[in-house]
Amino acid sequence: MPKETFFNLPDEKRRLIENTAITEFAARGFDKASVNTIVQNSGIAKGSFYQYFTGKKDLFFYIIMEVAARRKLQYMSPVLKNPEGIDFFIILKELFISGLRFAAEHPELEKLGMWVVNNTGHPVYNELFNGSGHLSTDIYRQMLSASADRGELRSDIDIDFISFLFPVLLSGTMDYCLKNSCGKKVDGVSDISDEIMKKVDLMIDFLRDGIGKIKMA
Amino acid sequence: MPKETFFNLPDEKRRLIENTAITEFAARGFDKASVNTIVQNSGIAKGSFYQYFTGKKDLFFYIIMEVAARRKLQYMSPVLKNPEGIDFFIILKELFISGLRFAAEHPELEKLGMWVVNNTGHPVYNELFNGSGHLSTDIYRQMLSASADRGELRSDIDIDFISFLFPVLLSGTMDYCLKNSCGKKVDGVSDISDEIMKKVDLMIDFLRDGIGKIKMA
DNA sequence: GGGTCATGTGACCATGAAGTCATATGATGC
DNA sequence: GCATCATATGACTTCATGGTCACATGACCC
Repeated sequence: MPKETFFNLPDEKRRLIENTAITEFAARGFDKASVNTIVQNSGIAKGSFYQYFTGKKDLFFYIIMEVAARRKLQYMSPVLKNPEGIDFFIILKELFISGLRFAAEHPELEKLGMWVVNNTGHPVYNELFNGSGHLSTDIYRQMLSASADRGELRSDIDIDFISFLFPVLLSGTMDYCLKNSCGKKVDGVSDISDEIMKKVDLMIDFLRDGIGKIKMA
Repeated sequence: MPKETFFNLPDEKRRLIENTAITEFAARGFDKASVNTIVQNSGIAKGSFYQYFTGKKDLFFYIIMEVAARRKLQYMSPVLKNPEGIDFFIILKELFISGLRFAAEHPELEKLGMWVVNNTGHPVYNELFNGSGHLSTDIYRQMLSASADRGELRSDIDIDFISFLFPVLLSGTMDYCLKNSCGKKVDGVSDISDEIMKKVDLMIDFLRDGIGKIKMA
């Protein structure tokens, strides 16, 4: 956690530091991110940095846990906050769209998140999610189990295996959409284009016909 | 390319350097891999290293292009070398199994490969595959097109999108299998266990029912 | 004005990186 | 025995890093 001096800073300065840090961490990952660069681009002295944070890791954790999480929460649709009893594929679609919206509006935070999930095994990752293991997989497993209980899924699917595959598939599709720049910004607020909605439906279709009940021909 | 002095080295010494490099690059990636460490663990002097290679990148490229590719080729089943006219899902299964066999027997080379695909955008990646873009996606696109022409697939799938998803799915399943240590070694030669074959079939099923023709109920 | 104390500062330090170079070694030809 | 020349060596340079510290600044109180 940052020291009190950091939170005493005027909002503008604090946010400048946060944003500079996000840019740097997103661009270069934790290891290669340079405190010197952050310090320079924030217009603060090196010494000040260590008045605010105990070190690079301190800042990184703060950015990930506080800033990123806080901003991402705003993108959760209501259906995600109360997912009980709602069709699995609808939840999935919402999950996906909110993810894409977030990625389109905060590409740097998205990149940061990608760094984290791509660096399981990094000492910093283990310290971040101390012992909590694979959090996202657990969520999917629960969702899948509930859905299976409601009879929405084929009876023979391997929940453990499929729940592992889920985040992989989601982030893959996300990549595809971002690389083809399906999300565009209008008036500073990102808009989910028709094109991107088509991709999402496509992917859900792909999934459903894969693990949903067998359909009539 | 390494200099001639390197190829003049006795086989044993040359291989020691190669293996040491593979270990180091696999463990720490390109940037964090240390020439000093490689040099120490190979038992050669720093100066000798620069007699053999023009620099760290030179060695890395050599390892990726020559050593890794050469060793991986041995794992390609015959069906992969002449894939024309063979059922798409059979090819896919072969592709997958050979990948798993390779990963089980050469975990370090596998890790190295993973580093490469996870570091698209790294200067070194772009230099490696200079302008050639996404090679694997292209292969899948061809396979999918051919299969679609043969009528093995649903008519409404988005080939571009699905071919992008393929390597993602494959490597995801690979991860799952490796994390659950489905591949075990017997007498130094790895064996594809029944358990792992079940996972492979599961995944192919998942795919086929997703993008294959609609089945009767 | 003077004292106090949180905050700001950048030269500085230790470390480890990639890469260099003057020198040493040893095999070969004569 | 000696000269030559490819190869081997590790102390060295240069550079960037994360982190420290003695000192400067300035707001506030008496």
